[in-house]
Amino acid sequence: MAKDQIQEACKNCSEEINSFCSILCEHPEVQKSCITFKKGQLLFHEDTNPKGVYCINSGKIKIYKTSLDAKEHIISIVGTGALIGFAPIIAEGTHEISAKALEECHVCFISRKDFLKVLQTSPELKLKLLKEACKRNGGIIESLFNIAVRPVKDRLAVCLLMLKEVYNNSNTASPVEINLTREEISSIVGTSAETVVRLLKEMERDNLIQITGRKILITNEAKLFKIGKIY
Amino acid sequence: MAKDQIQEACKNCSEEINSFCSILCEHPEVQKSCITFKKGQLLFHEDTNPKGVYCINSGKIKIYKTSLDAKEHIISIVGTGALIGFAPIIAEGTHEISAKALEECHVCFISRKDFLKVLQTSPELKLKLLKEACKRNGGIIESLFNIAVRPVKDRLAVCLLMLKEVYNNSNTASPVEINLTREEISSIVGTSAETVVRLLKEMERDNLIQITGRKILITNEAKLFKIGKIY
DNA sequence: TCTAAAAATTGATTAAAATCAATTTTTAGA
DNA sequence: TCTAAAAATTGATTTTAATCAATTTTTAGA
Repeated sequence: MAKDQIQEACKNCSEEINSFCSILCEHPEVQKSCITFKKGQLLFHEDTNPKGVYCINSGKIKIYKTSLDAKEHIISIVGTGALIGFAPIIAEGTHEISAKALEECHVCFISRKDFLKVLQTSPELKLKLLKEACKRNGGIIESLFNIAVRPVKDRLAVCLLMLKEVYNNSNTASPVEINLTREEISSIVGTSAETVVRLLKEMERDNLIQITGRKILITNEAKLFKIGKIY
Repeated sequence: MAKDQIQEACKNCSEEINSFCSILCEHPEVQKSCITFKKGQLLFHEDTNPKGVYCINSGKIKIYKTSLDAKEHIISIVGTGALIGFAPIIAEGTHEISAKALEECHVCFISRKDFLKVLQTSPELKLKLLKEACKRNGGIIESLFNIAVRPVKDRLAVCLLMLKEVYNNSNTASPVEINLTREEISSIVGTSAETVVRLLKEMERDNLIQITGRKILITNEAKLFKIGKIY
């Protein structure tokens, strides 16, 4: 970890009681580091040994996997409150996925050693992680199923709704605009950027969304739900 | 649970120490049931409330998901030693997946209530489940990635190798023959049965496998590994 | 504000794999 | 063993979506 990335302290990272961050950071034996990742910076790369866990305090991070021929698939996009990097520590393996900042991110880093110390002593953390892991499992299975049996358009609808949720938790009342590149959206959906462009245009024609440059605004959520067959 | 499914007791279900089954079944407060599922019988169906967990003592079970239009995707095939059904109990939701016996299966059923009782009191179980959940996560992410970015033939190679592993743990020294229908294989790979037939034939021509009726015998594992790009 | 670079868009073409429609083979029970 | 039903196989056709190749627009910095 480069020295200049480490900050004095993150002010309100433990505000939310019972969050991953507060459980970990408020533990007497934990020596955390507050790190700022700039847009495009890598938190960790797949197939490497896990150095520790990361609590996301602000910003969005993409969780993805790449193939040797540089094809990328985005598994999820996570934001404030998420804890990432723990699975390979617990499973005693290497990182299954890579994590990269999509925008400037403030993160608490807790070393593997400290994390395991808390894990041993805290039934609360164990249970919370177990619940988190089980929920994630369900989510990934859903994605796997969708990509295996459903057409691109349905998956794009699901993707847009997911993105709306992810970018929603800001406290502004303004409508959520999706501002990822077509390439990134295609890596979530599992298709090509050109196909995303064509389908988005079709959706705009059907008044499901509104496109302004790169930005996408959802205007008919109900219909998107129907296409995505989300109940 | 139909009465006639419940057996006297399963003799050696807790033989393997520290297995899920022994941790759960040997707990003083647990009242387990030993159940035999016939080939084709359902253990539980997606979207239903979880009644309890199932330790597989013998036989193979397919874990899958279906769409409204009856398209099926097999997530995994599990056998002896596996514990299934716990995720929705912990995540406090409904079953994300369905589970069906591929052959006659002997299973210990532990009710949700009993399972939660053990979970509260056993840090050992909590940690073991957490590890299991994290490992599964990695596996599903791998599948998701493969289906998102890799061609059918590569995925079929991965599938055959997976099946070899799954059907391997019998104690016989005889070579492992894969004996699923083409339809089932296609539901694992995420393709059509016809495509599976054509690719299997191609693999036979290239001396990777040997086909006898429905049965597939792997004859060149190394080459399959190469196609599947498994390290 | 200006500008090079990145991204989006569009149309044409190709490729991969699905679907359809028989036909043959295999399998699981009776 | 025999036999109906299920599954596998095969070839032809279609569909979906990828890829390719420009061109236009937008964006992120200088």
